[in-house]
Amino acid sequence: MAEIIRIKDIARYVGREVTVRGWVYNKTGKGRLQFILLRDGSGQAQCVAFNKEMSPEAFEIARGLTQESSVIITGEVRADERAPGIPGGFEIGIRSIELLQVANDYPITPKEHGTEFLMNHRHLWVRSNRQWAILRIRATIIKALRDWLDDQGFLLVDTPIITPAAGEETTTLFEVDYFGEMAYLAQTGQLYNEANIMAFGKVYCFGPTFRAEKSKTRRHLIEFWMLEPEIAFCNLEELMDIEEGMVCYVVEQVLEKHQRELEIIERDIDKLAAITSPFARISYDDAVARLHQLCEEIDDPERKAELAIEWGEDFGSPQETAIAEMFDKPVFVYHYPTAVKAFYMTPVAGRPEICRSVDLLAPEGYGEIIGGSERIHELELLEANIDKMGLGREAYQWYLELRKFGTAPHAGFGIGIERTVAWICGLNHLRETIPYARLLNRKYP
RNA sequence: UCCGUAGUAGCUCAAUUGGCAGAGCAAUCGGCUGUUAACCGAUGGGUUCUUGGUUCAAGUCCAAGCUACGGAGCCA
Repeated sequence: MAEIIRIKDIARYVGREVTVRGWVYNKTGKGRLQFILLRDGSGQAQCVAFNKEMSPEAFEIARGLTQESSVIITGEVRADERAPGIPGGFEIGIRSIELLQVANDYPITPKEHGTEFLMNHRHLWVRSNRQWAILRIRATIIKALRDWLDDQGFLLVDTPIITPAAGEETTTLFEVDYFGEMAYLAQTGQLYNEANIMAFGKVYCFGPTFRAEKSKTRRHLIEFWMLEPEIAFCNLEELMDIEEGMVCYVVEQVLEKHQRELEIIERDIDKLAAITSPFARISYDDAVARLHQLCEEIDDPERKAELAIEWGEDFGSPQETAIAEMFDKPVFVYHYPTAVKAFYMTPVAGRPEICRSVDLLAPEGYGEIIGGSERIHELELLEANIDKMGLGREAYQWYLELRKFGTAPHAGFGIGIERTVAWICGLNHLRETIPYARLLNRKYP
């Protein structure tokens, strides 16, 4: 009985008989010679069926295979430059073949398809090379984020998904019937993180978040994954150091572990290799000034109108992209106007119209991937802000209590996983960064 | 929600001024000992998004609707 192997390890088995189990990714026939490209989840290997090396029955099975048919193949591994695959350069000379199922009319062919068709067949699309590569990189990004934080002394502390009240009350919430009472799906774990740092010092939560916002762009999902670190006794500058170190580590890990995947999705590696410390740090004031200057240099009136901004306004998508394009690495923009940010962000001493907030904008037009801030730790100020926003103190009772029992300055941020994946993979839409995207008009499959 | 574009074979698309519904790929059958989106030959395949209207005649023109895509707002 031959050893069952995974195709990613095929190089170690040259000259030996092995068994691989998987699905037919592609097949080309040359009469008495059949080339079957088999994928097993770990990689792809060309399996060659030659009628003189196997029984007539086995050869007929090989000849009748269709795309995505499932098989168990046994044969000898040999090195051959001509063999395609992942890793490629190795093939299996089929000795015997066990057919599990002939797949009929598999809808996704090796040719091009439209977005709607592919999204309707997402449960099959994930088998395709490109999606396989992206989702593997996604997994590494998540692991790298967590590894880095764990190594820096952060503790993973999970926060609830069903919550009694709004996190930020800025966007629309999904409502849940909680035994006759109204509850909501979480938009952020941040408020709970703020409680948890008082127990553990440095924490992060990682999970899905939900926004019932009717936004329909390449940068939005209804359900997306966010990783949110929170740190006690941390200021904005230290926060930026953490974000920068973390992002650099993630990019480094992807470059180290996924050369082949990046090749499959045709990502420009040089642009990723350039992502090293330090990142530029500019203030909102500075960013607005840069936009004003850019506007003056532009002749096209339409473009000019798109980029126009008054101090105090939040950046729209075009402005954000324009600022990011001024740099070839991610750029921090800090000290946003207090009015456009959340109620818990600390005002700047002496300039209460701006707050101790910072966004990290990814290069190449990918926009904001991280948003963070110093949190207000004074009870009176926080109460005043909650009243001003009309949020109602009752729902925030426990959150306010954190400012009564040993309050301390602290800061934190949230990194959007899908946006990070889109940037690192160079994708133009978030729908490919998550296995099953939830979009405004899509919850199937 | 607003603005723009599109909807024709399983998929990707074509169809001139309103005049017989087409191609490539996929599928099926046959051929081929080194294919890389193989190639060669043959075969089958249509509610032209829906409803209504104009016309001798509508894929094409008109009206309404549905769906998708792109962008904006909002945000990670």
